[in-house]
Amino acid sequence: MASDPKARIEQALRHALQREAPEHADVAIVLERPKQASHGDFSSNLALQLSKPLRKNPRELAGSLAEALVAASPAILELVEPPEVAGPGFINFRLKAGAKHDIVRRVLREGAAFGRAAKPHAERVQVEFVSANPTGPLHVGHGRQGALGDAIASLLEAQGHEVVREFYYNDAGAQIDKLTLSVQARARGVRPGDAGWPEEAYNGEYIEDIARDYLAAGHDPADREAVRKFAVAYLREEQDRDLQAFGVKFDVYYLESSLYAEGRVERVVKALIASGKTYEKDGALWLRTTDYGDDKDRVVRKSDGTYTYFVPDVAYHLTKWERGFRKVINVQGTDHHSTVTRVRAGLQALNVGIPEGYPDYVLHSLVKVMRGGQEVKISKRAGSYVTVRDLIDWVGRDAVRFFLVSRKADSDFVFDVDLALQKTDENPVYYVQYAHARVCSVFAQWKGDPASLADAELDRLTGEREMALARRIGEYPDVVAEAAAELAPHAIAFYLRDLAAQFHSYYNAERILVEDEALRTARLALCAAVRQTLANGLSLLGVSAPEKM
RNA sequence: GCGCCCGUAGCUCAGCGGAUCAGAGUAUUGGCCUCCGAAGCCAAGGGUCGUGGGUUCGAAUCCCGCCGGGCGCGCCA
Repeated sequence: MASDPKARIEQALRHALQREAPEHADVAIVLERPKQASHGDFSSNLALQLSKPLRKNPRELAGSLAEALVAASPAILELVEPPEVAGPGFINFRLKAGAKHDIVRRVLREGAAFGRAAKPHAERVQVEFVSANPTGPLHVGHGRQGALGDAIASLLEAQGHEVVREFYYNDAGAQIDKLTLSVQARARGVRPGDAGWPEEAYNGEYIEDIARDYLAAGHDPADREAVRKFAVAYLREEQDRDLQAFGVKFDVYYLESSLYAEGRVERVVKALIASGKTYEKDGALWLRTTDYGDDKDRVVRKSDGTYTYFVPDVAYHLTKWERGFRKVINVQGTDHHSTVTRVRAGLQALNVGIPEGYPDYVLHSLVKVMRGGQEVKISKRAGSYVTVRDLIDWVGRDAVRFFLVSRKADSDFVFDVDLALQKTDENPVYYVQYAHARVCSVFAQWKGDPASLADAELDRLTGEREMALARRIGEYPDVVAEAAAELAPHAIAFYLRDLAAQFHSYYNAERILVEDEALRTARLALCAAVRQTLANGLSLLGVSAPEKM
């Protein structure tokens, strides 16, 4: 099996560097994919980086590096044309046509595995996302987390890691008490606004549904514990149904209540006290989180003897470490950003060897929903907010997932419901899916033997568009690797959009099912590679790749 | 007030130290179906990349100030 062209060029550059500037032989060599096709397939700015320390003209340096490269690794010329120096001192590499054809063959050979790295040093990684309180239906913010978290998990799996998707249930604490009181009041016939309606309450319609079902099951409204269990179970089921409709599956549901039941909260408090980083003040117990970068110390135990939320949170993250996850990613809204420093500080104070930056966070800005030119407020407490279920019903699961994941996490996000409702065709997901369906359609008419594609004479592919398509397909594994490293699945969405555009353009310009059999087979092989790459990318995003639309 | 994030075409957003990096979609305008799906293609117009400085051979991209917006600043979770 021929090794990766990129790796071979990098290696050749390294050898050239050892000849030309051995004292800088350890600098990072970065090969870029030029946007401009005329700049070749790979580009290195090595000469520009080294021109200052070496005090040499970057263009001249680039020239001598290019020469040294060919001299040190003559075999590289089987893979690429002689490197060219361009602009201020870039070294450009252009793959030979045969190398691009190899990409098509590789995709057909690897199939669904194309773009997936079989890493020998796989890590155990945990991705925690959604983690909604069981106090109401999932809202669009949870939808964004679901789409993001699931895609990030898939990306990491594609990089060879062993990934666990986890949902943390805050089923203990004040929010649940509030839910219980709300349902109880409703079950007793008290409505929002009536005398006797709790001051702090959930006013959503779903409270009424829960109360009604509770009574219908013959339960006693006075039994607060029974109400609590019923309401939590009810909402957990509803959330599970929504997640299933969204196509997101979790491996682990971790219950906050279990942290108390297993004594983990108590143990964390003791460990914090033992660390010597706590002190008593105003009847409360404080932790010196300022020693770990926090802007103020945090209360551990309130003066009434109960713990702040901070404690179970630290206890929970400690279990992640103890469960063997050395890389942990939490996907949350930016409204949680203050907890980042706090949780990390708490873990540091435990002094059990957890690194400073543990865990990683991907914070996304909240989703703003527009309807009728006005913002719909997203708030559990308001009771009227757009749910994940609403979005799925309106525009379909594929569109919601693709849309929510096609923006970088920290970018503000406006979901225009009216647009999604009226013009579903304009959603970019259809464009990508259509490209896939189009290829399938061509194959449906061809009726040939798919196995014959393996022997296609790919050197018949000489057109500019064909070379560009092959080049783009070849980028896919790098795009996946980078998206995984950056925890940025939106890069996949943009890549797929571009690949689909190139295919549509090709399809309109050239006929696939031509008379010339050899050419036809070669073009079909290229199309099959496009289809496979589209399917692989869509799969990472949790979006289907339909054969017909 | 302090902290974090954001400010790129009418709108929704990519690009976040390098060579056409001023982009995509959408919207607007004009072309393309006797031929593999027109949910498509081709083309045109549209932005001093919030603003003022600084670093650099080079800044949308890095640093500082300012303006505008979001989120967070509880012995709430």
